[in-house]
Amino acid sequence: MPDSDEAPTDRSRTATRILDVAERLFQRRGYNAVSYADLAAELDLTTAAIHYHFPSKADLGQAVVTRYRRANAKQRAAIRAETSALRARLQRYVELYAGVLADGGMCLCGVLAADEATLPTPVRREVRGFFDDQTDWLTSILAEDIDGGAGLDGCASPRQVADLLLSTIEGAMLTHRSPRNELNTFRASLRCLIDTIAS
Amino acid sequence: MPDSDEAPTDRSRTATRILDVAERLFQRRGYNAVSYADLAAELDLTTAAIHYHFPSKADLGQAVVTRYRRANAKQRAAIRAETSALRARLQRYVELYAGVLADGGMCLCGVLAADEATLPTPVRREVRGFFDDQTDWLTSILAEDIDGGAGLDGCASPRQVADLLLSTIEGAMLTHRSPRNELNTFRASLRCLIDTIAS
DNA sequence: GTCTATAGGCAGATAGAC
DNA sequence: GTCTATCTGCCTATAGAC
Repeated sequence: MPDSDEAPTDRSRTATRILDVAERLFQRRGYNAVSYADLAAELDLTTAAIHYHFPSKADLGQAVVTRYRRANAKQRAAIRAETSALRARLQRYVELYAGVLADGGMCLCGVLAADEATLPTPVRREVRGFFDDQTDWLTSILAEDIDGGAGLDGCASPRQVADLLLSTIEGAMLTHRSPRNELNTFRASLRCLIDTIAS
Repeated sequence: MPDSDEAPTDRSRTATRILDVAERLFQRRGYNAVSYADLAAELDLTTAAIHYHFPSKADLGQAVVTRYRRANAKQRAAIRAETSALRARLQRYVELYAGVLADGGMCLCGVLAADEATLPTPVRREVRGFFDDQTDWLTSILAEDIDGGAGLDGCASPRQVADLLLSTIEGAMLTHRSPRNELNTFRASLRCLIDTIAS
């Protein structure tokens, strides 16, 4: 399944700018604490202009997450293409998230998952889809490896190790955000786990 | 430091009921998606009555988290008193969170951490304090054990293992909530980790 | 302690001019 | 495509009667 041209989504310059700012704010404040007025202020537009591009907040939310999911898929494909050792792949994968954290953000789908109960249905579906993407990909990466997850006694399957990895990454981002710079603690936790999985 | 009577906080019957409902709703919707009107409806009160007990939402939020933190401290103390093996302690600790998840909720401080940027300062401080409580306690539990964390090659210190555990628990709750019942996946991820830490 | 009533602000959203 | 103007509804919070 080619990930590229399934849905063209050729966006206008303004629509793209809106998505950029919305993504950034969602990552920092969650879904409910971001308003059209916030976006308008940062973009030097009026709220009506944003409503023209994204009629409802649900439309905007869905567009942001869908684009995020697609960009993430490309990054994962690049990792798979450019590395072959499990350890190297996992390290580069973790750096995807470390980059977001270094920027003062949190995984978009991680924050949105916390707001799950209040999310419009299409947005919630995309968030769930993102998590499924991650566990599927990690599972196949682990299964490709000859002695995948050999270091974790209690885990029977690659999928269980994948679940564990994703949970730890999301949780480490959640608990290690900004005030003091805890980026190093985030990296240390994940290094610890990866060293055990791929030693 | 006795955890009991530092601050009396003898609450009226109504104040306690308000805290109960607020805690429950915060755990399901996050801080910003819970309103005085929501609470009033569930409690069969008016919003004015809630404002009498907790003048501002920041007051309410802080009271909820402070109480949560205190209850959690008691539970941890009980675990320490009633078990001695590292493995048994960690298992009971994880079950604290599994109980919340089984109830359809998420760790109160986990959800609130996602809203961190929009939290009133006193609430944010309590949330951070909760996480510090957990890593401090886990660190001491691990350090007490003779060969603590021996199964994790990459982790030099008990504190690093503690960070890893807390991250995994919070992340596993975040990514394994309700729609399908993923309580078993939550438990599997943590069992996997504990088996490696305390084998 | 709880109520009614209400203030003042901000939310998401729409109509219609340009 | 972007604007001004506006609607409706909900938010936190307060005043004052009971």
